[in-house]
Amino acid sequence: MTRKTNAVKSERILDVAEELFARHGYDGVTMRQISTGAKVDVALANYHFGKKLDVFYAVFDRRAEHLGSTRRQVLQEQFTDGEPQRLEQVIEAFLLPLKLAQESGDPGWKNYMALLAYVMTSPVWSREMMENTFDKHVGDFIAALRQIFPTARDEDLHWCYHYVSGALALTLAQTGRIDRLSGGKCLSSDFDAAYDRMIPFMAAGFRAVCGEERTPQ
Amino acid sequence: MTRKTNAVKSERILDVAEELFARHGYDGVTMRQISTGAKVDVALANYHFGKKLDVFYAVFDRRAEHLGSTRRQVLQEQFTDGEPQRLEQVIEAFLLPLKLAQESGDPGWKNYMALLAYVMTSPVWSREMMENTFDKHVGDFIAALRQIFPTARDEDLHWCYHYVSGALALTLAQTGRIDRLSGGKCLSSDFDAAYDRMIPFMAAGFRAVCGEERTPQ
DNA sequence: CACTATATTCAACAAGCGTTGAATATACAA
DNA sequence: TTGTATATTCAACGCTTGTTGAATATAGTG
Repeated sequence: MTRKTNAVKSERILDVAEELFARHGYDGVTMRQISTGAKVDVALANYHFGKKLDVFYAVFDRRAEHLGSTRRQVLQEQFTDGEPQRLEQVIEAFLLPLKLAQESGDPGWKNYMALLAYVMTSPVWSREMMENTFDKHVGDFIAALRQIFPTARDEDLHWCYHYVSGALALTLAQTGRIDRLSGGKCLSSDFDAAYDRMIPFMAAGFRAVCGEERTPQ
Repeated sequence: MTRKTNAVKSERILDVAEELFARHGYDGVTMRQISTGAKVDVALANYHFGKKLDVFYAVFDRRAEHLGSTRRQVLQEQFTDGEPQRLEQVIEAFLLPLKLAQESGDPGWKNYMALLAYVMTSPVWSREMMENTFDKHVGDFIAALRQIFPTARDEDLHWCYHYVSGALALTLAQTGRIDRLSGGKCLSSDFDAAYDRMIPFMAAGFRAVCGEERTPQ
């Protein structure tokens, strides 16, 4: 029971922090906003996680591991036969874990993805937080692309990945801008629409830039 | 002379604020950091621009107008004959003002572009600051794309623009991540490399998603 | 029950925050 | 020169920030 109550309150703190950090950034959130939202005393977050920065890390790490392991799993399943798949499949494998998390029913994932976008696009946090977490999986992804485009230059491959990454980040951020620009015909919250179109779009982009494609036998 | 001294100090405040806001976001910067960096008293920024939020607006507006007018100009030049151009030309026209500003020699533009990326990817600022400035030009851009893809669905057009916008935002942010991932073969600071590849990449993406292309006569 | 470890709240601290009114410096006009 | 408007600094205000040590509550163990 003690662990249960503990878990409830400390996770509630992380939930609230996740939502606030995703929307307002690290400096735009106070410990008191977090504790008020979680309906606990302001000192409790410090007790459980340490300093404010550690709360931020705890929020980031909580779901990063899950996302990383499913991403690893999906990539592994794709390449069990040791042969590269079609380009579309590789891109889909890269996006799938995010889509699955989105469909999991846990509304916290939506906030986490906005947080991820915030970290990815920040010059300060990108270095500090991506380096030891998501950057590893990117290496696998690039390696898979390299099998598909054996003659491509490294620069082309990385810049193309950069475009995928940027488009993805803006999608995850859910700024609501596309809702406005499209007059409501597109919705930031509609991850399916964004993902489904991304695959053919990015695949065509890669083919236009990265040269000859090795077709799977 | 009085106007000159005035201009020097108040613009120095904006320069420093621009750099700091771009890197740390609105809440990550204090008035004292700005005034210290600009080597003026902390009260001077308030005197010239008002409250902290007004300093932020002043920084954003200072270069927004210039960027908007050149973007309008480039688009106008492209369509003087009333006929749509090739897809690549439209995309290039969209990116050109940023490339030109980058090449202008004013190092402040580099900071401004990171600030733009920060605003674009923030759920809070995107609405407040893009709506009355850059969103207008996007309408022109979409209209040009519409001429090229007469049968495309609005949703496809807007999602494709969304991908361009995201890739662009991550480029402008200059997070340094691609430097790391590529082992130094790509540089965040190398806008030319990013822009040049973006044009064929995005053009191919549009063609893959937006259906039949109307060829210019 | 008593004992202990954990969880939570309470109260308060020093430091930093944005902002302001008054004082001073500077530049220009007459 | 004197007068005046602008520019800049000075000093301080009330408020909020993150953090902490002590006090209290809660739960598990014997």
